[in-house]
Amino acid sequence: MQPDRVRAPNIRDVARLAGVSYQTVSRVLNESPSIKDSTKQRVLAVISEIGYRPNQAARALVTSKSRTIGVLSQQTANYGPTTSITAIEQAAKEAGYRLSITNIASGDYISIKTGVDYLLSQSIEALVVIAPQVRVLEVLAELSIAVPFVTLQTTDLGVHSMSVNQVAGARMATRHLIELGHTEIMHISGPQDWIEAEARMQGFLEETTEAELRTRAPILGDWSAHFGYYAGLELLRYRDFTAVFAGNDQMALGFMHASRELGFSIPGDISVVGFDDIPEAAHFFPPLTTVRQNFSEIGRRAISVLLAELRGDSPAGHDQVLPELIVRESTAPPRAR
Amino acid sequence: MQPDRVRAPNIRDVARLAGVSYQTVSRVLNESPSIKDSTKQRVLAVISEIGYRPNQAARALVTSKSRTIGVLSQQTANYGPTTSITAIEQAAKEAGYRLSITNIASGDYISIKTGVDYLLSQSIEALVVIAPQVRVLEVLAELSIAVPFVTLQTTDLGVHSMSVNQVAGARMATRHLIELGHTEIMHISGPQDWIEAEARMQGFLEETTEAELRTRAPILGDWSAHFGYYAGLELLRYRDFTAVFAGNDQMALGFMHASRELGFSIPGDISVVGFDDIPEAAHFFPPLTTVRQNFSEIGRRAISVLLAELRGDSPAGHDQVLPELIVRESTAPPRAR
DNA sequence: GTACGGAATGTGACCGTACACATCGCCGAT
DNA sequence: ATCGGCGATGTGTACGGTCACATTCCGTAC
Repeated sequence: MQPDRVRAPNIRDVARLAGVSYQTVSRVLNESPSIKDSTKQRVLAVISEIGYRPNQAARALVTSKSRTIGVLSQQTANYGPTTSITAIEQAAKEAGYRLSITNIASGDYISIKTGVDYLLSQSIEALVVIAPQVRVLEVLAELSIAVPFVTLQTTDLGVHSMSVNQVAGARMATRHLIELGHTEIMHISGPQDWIEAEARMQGFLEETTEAELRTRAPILGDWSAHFGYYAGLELLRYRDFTAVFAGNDQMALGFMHASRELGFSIPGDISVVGFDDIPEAAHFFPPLTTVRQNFSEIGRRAISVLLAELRGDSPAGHDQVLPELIVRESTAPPRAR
Repeated sequence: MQPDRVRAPNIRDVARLAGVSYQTVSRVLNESPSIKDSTKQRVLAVISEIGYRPNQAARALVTSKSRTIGVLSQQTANYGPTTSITAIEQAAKEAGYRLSITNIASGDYISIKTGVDYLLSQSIEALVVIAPQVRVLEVLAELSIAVPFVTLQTTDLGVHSMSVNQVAGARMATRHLIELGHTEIMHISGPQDWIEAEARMQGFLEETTEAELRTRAPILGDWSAHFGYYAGLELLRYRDFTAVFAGNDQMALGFMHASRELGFSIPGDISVVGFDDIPEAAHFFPPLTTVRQNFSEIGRRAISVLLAELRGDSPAGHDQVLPELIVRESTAPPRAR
């Protein structure tokens, strides 16, 4: 009954078969310079022959390095976070790190704390927080985490953060509408406790204030196309505005849907600007003017900051990527009345 | 210079502070029944006081259980895989497992093998393959993996697989068009080496053949809205069809964009059906008739199969979820000529 | 008063690797 | 001929847990 549960080959098995000591095998694995080439080849031959794989757990135990970067995210299913995560994974893998991703459903204290605890218990070496929610940052500050971490999609904080300058993006979008001649601009915002939503709203307000336009209270949505649709149906009953700046492309899409249904043309009656530039936005009806964010770039930079810190260099705090206004056909000057 | 690199507390530190042996602490951690309640409370108090976390690497080493499920995926940024992964993560976490996700960029042999090797070297206990590509399955079969695994979005194979019945979905979509009276139906397929694309194409061909319609060669796209758009521009130069069945919602969107640009109305001139029912599809112009797949359900079932297998039960092979046809406004009977 | 048994707790070994520190063999300089 | 020095390789130990087994404690039955 011995050969029942076959143990995976370990480093000593390799050593025995190659006729060397286990330490020599270890040196081959870690690419130590002082190994005779013939020995190295022999060891490598045995390794591939018996299909030996170093046990990561044992390695992690002795080095106390897990070579894992934790990712705490929320709303992972969205285009932005997903794109960033993909880039992060790529960059991490290239540097020999793997990712441990945990996705929190809601932004309440317990969820966040549980998520962070969970990641920390996997002895992650660094942490990336795709923290759209304000509260996540508070919890993070409170937990006083021992590993280097970087937050994405954050405007500022006393730690490393990496983001698209949302305020600037929102200002671009708003200014574009103002320059077209719009004076009554509605803003459909994301949920109030989302940092991005707040920043975009701030950019909108700054720009409208600077242009001395009447300040209108933005309405608070949930990022979904459905919300945009229902908000549109509601708002268009009064239609005391000629342009809409939506907090993201999905809400813009929903809004445009509602407009069509009520017989308003875009951009004839109402101009619409979105945010994100999801790949579909160019094919909406009409193609959507929006603000492009380079989510991949954000992800890559986050990892490069973390890697630098793990190596010992500790570069500057906040880094921002500038978004870009993409003008398409959903915006035009207001119709002369 | 000792207190420089502070070691994380270990199980013996806890034991010392609680005045018990390390084994007692271990029992508390593993919820062994034979622990006096007062002792247990004392140990737990120390644990939370000094912020002790069990070292997963050490635990994994001795139990040779990593409590990790590997996920091999491709094109992670898409709506479908992402949704499934989110559900998988949730289900796995509830069962005390974590995920190790690796994303392969392309479907060539090397990429796949590297990806699998990478996961296997992390001593995963099970593997979920979100394997849209045909070749992935071949590689998988060849590697003769030692851990239980399940493939998603696969039509069949001699192993566990879990999928939406793509063929049935494609037939539903096609039948819907036929029942409306269309006889000239174009299919814009996904890339040929994608299992899903193949299955949808097969469903399309089966249904058209059964209805004794003229067989038209589908055109092969890349799933993107951009492709749908350019394909539309090209196809509409001839316009020898009255309906289009697109392999996914994005391509349908792009196609509709091209139609509008060329002055064709949908569904007046051409009916369009998509596949997936992404959340935005209901707000396209016009709202898109499509086939809804329950990606979350697929993910959950995959995990439940794997967990059953890890427990020792080994249930049946292939499990399928039926998709659902969602009729919206992009389809109508062909215009009488 | 002693023997017995189960509940509660302690002890030793081991998992697979990396690191620090020997050890070995060989060549060239003295 | 001896020795230093260096390249190549081997030996002991630690990492932080779990498991099998041993031990202690205490109440109860005879």
